[in-house]
Parts: sequence; structure tokens; C-alpha cells
Amino acid sequence: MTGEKCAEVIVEVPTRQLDRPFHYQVPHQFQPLPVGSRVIVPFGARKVPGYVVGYSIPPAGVNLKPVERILGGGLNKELLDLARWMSERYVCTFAESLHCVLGPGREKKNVPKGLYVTVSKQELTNEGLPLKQEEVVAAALAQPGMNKTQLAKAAGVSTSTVSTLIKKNLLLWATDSEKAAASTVSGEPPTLTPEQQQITADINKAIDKRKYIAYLLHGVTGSGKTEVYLRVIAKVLRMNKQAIVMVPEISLTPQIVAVFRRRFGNKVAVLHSRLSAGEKYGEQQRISTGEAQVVLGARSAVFAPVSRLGIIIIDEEHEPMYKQEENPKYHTREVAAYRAKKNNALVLMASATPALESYCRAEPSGPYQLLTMTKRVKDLPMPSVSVIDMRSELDAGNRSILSRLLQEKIKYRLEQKQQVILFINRRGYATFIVCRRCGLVLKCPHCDISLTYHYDGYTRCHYCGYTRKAPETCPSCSDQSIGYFGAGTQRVEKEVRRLFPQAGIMRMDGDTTSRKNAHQEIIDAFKAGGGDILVGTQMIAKGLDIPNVTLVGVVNADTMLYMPEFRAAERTFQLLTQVAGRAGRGSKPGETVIQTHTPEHYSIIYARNHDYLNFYNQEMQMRRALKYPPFYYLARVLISGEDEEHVMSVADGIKTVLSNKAAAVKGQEQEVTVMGPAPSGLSRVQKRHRWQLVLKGRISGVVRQVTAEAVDLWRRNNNIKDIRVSIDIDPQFLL
DNA sequence: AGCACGCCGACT
DNA sequence: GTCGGCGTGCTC
Repeated sequence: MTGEKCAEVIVEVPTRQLDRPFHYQVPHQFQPLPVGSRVIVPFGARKVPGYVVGYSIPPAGVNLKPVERILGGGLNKELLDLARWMSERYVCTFAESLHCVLGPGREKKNVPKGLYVTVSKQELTNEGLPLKQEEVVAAALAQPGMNKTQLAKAAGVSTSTVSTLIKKNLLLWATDSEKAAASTVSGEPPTLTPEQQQITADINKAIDKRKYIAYLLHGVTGSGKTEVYLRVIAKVLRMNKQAIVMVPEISLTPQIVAVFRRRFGNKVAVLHSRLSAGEKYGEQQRISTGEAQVVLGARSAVFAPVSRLGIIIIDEEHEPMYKQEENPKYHTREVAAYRAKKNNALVLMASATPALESYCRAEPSGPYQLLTMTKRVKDLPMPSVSVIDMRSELDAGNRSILSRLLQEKIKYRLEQKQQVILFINRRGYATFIVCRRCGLVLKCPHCDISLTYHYDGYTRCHYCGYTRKAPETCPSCSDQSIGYFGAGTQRVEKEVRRLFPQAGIMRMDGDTTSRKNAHQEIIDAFKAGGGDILVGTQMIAKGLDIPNVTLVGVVNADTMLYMPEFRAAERTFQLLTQVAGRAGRGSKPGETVIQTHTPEHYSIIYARNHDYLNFYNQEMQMRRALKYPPFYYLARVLISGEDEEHVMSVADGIKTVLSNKAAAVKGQEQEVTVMGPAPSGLSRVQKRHRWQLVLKGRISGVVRQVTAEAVDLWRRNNNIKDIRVSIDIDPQFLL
């Protein structure tokens, strides 16, 4: 027994102290047990799940226990290495990254089956079905996924009528994903524009070379990026390789899935967070056997177990959704690049408004290749955008949230029986202080970040801790019109009802979409004419393609602009550009109205002009001057606990260790500075006080290493309960 | 993180 | 004399 190699197992217990391999014997009936397998092992007095990560000779003097049993589904070598790399890169435990790569639970379960109509409405009318059967089909269309008895009851017929339809193959008894996979390829692909043709040709040439390359495709809204994806995927499939297509969760709608299924039929697998464990298992199976060659999914699809990776496409690559906010706090772009390099595959990132990080990497000397599409398909003009100065509205005596112009335009659309979308952004903590008279926004004198109002009557900078009492008059013009902003969707809804009592108004925000599928239901209902005006947050900016919407109003562009975040201007520009690109996609021309207190702000001016490049240049100057990404790399250490005194003292303790580690770094280029502690933007979450430290430096690896080593050292010397310390490398938000 | 072992107070 | 409080220490 001694000297024999035993399985190294990482147990799935979320503690740093246990984040190392434990050795286990492998009983004969389980051999060979490949690296990457999921197992259940006895651990202390209990049984825990774990992962086999290797084989080695166990240290002397330990009493080895045998592996208890094997679980279905495991990781291949590539994904195991990826998990190992992720735990380094994002400073999390190996168990956490393994869990993330493999996804939660993979045990096979019974997937519910239901009845689905297999043919289109068109074909049905040609068929000329008997009346009773017609009713069954109508009922099955209205409520897919019922069983025989339910469907018969819904249609008011006997079950034998239903059985007849199943025999005729007009109804299919299948699971939801089987039904989806049964869809067939149809329709002629559209003709490419010269730009699409050029870019497709370039990428196809690169695919032939079978070497890693990362492309950034900057294409204006409506330039037809999806068609480019479809063409290059077709090329990848011809080379007998697989493709992963990532879209932000919110735009993973049935429509986009349908586009891919029409082109690639049952070769498409769809992965997203709403799949049940069983459905997910099924799709993973289809992917790893190679039956599914195109994987379409949200963030976690980047871990799809493809074995012949050809390309990873990241649509709307600037979306913050691509950064996971829990451990491992990975960014999809980086994981995609890692996998593509290992597989000699391509990465194609695309956006109308690329993240600054990405665009600067696509400069001639950078690691990305830039591709550009400047024209919209069918030579459609860029939509017109008007910017309203809300200060002059106030001067003119209009105290409504809606400007006179926007009210007028809404009235006109209502008369024309066209639809309107009103957009009010209120994500997270959005309160800021602005003078309604002169437009001054209170900012931190050290950080150029807007001060946030706290309940105790003080304003604070969440970055450096600067604090001052909230002023009663404007420090600039002494006017008393100083006020807090943060009108939410409900207030807008109320105002719209007051102004347009005859209009049908729908609201879509976090409150109305908490239920499963509510998001899509509201959009479908609105699309079907269930309302004249849709008031909503963020979520309506994406994936909306409603031909009858000819007016989009951004009620207050400033709520996002003056968030206490260094990316506020970038986020505002991206959002306004995306919104503006969405109005009037049908035959009727559309327009956008943006309301703001600071129309002279560059992010608003450049969004109005659809001018990414000038925005990019100006914002880059700002970032350079203020030492922010992409010039500097950040790491955030968040300390949280119920006792604020305790949290603060822990924060001070960690700061000392961090500063010592940072001071030990040699060379000016490698310098790391430690800022804080300051209360985090969300200073109290679920009764826990949150304080943070932010590290900044020119070299990504040095910032990460200083953070990881210092926190690790601190943890070893301090065993403090009730306090959580979490590390975020390259944080998206500093709230 | 769990879960056992362990060493002191109020109960049948 | 036993049940049970939660302090500390280990888990292949």
C-alpha cells in the first residue's frame, strides 16, 4: 500500500484552510478513475463531494480512506487546467473555481416532457385539419408543454383526438430542449453588405490558419454583426470545429435563439441560468459528445465542454454582465482568451461601444485585431437624437420630470397609434446632489467622483473617504434649488399617468420582473399592442426590436452619469448610444430624446453624434490623468461585518499589511498604491457594514500578487470570525 | 465550514 | 449520576 500513487482530491468545502488536495485510495471497481472526475469522499465524520485533480504518493503517516462513489460528469484536462489558472488569476479557492467551471450539480434527473406543435401556422392552414384537431393545435400553441389530459381538457376534446395528432407527427411528445433541437434549418441567408463581406473574409482567412487570434469588431448599431457571426460559425463548422457564442443574459431571448436554430438547426445547444439541472446536463452531454457544435449562452457558457474549440464570440462585449460578481470573480473576455489560446482558436468580441479596455488593446501595437463596420444595413440612416437641457425647462417653469418637447412628441405618437419607450435608469444606489439652477454636481475634490448623500446629513466620497456636511445652498451660485436626484420608474409612471390619462402604460423594472419569464411576457405583451407607453429600467435597453416603437425617451441621463464610479461616463455613453440605436428599427423612422441637466457633458454630446472615437479619446485622457483603467489596474479588498468598529479595525490591519507588501515592490513601473479604507458605496448590505481598500498599479500581475499575498498573510495571522474579507481583481464597480 | 470531542452547570 | 451548553481542533 505504501509508495503507491493515490488520488488527490479537492473537497468542496468553501474554506481556505481546506483548499489543498487530500489523498484517497481508489477501490478496484472504480479504476481507472480519470483526473477531473467528480467523487464523493469520506471527510472527517461526513461525506463531501470533491474533484480528482491528480495522482501522487501520499505523505507518510496518514490513514488513507477510500473514495466512496463516483458522480456523473467530470472535467476534461483543459477545463481542469482552466480552473487551476482561474483560482490564481482571481484569487479564489480551487474548489470555488472547479465548482464554477463544472457548474452546479450534474446528476441526471427526469426532465418533464410535454406536447409541442411541430409545424408552422402556414403549413397548418394548408393541411386543412378537422375542426376538433384544429382546436387542439390552437390550445397547444397557446400553452406549449402540456400533457395529453391537460391538452385534451384545454381544447375540450377527448384524449384520442390528441393521440391522432401525435400519430400524424403534428404534435411532438418531448422535453423542451428536444423539441427545440428538432427545429429545422430554413430560409436563405441574406446578402452581405460590402463591409460584412470584407470582415467575414478576413476572419475566415484567420480560421484557416488554426492559430489563436483575438478580434475586436467595432460595428455601429444596426450594422449586422449577427450575420457576420453566423457566417464565420458556418466556416468553423466546415472545419469540423465547434463555436461558442456568448450574449448578455438579458438579450438571450427566444428570438436570438431562433435566429441560430434557423441557421444551424439541431447543431445548436443553449445554456443559460434558467435551465434545470437535468436540462443543463442534457445540453452538456450534447456538447461534449460533439453532437452540438454551436453553443449559445450567457456568461457561464464560456465553460462549455467543447472538445474541438474553433471560435468564441462575445456579443456586446462591453456589458458588465460578463464579469462575475461572486467567486471566482472572472471576466469572460479573459477566460475566452485563455481557452482560445490553448486550443489555437479565435476570439471575436463585438460591440457598437467597446469597453475602453478592449478598444485600447485593439490599437495597432495591441494584442487585439481591430475590425470596423461603419454603415448600417440597407443604408439606414443613424436615428436622430435630441438632447433637452432640463435647466431651461426649470427656467421656463416646467417642474415636471418630462420636458415639454418629450411630452409633445409622446402626444404625437399616441395620436399616430405608435408606441413609446421611456427609459429611467436607477440601478443600485443612484442618489446624487445637483443644483437645479446652475447644473453643478457636488464632487469629491480628490477623486473627481460625485459625492453621495447619506442619511445622516453628510456627503461622502466612496473612494477616498472624504466627508463634508451636505450644503443647503449651492456652493457655486448660492441658489436654494439644490436637490437630490434619483427619480425611479414608479415616479415616472405616476407622472406619465397624470399627463396622459388615456394611454395604456406598462412598467418594467426589477419589481415587475421578479417572476420567472416575466421579462419576456411584458415585452411580448407590449409588442402585441398591450400598451402605448412602456416605462422601464436598463433591461428594456437590450434586445428590444419592436417595429412600432418610434420614440425612445431617456428621462434622466444624469442618474448614471453622476454615479460614484470612474466608469460612469463610459456607461452613460454606452447606454445612450445603444438606446439611440434601437429606436425605429422598422419601416417608420425613429427618434430618441435625451433629457439631462448637463447637455454639455462629452458623453452626451458624443452619444448624440454617434461618435465613439471622439468619446474614446476624451475618456482615455481622463483615465490617464486620474490613473484609472485601462492605464492602471485595480484590485479591491472588501471587508464586511455586522460590527462597524470591528470592520474598521480589520480594514486598518489589512491596510498595514498591504502597504508593507506594496512598499517591498521594487521599480517605479511596478509601483502599487493602496487607497482607503473608505466605506464602500453600498455601505451597509443586509446588516453588514462594508469598508474597502483599493489597490492601483501599472502592472496587472504585481497588483494581483501584492493583494493576494498580503491578504493571505493577514488571514494566517488573524483568525477573526464574523468578518468577511473578499478580493476582487479588476473590479467593474467600486460600490 | 461542519462535526466531534471535551469539560463544566441544572435536571430526572 | 446524566443531558447539554458551545470553546477548540481536525478533516487524506
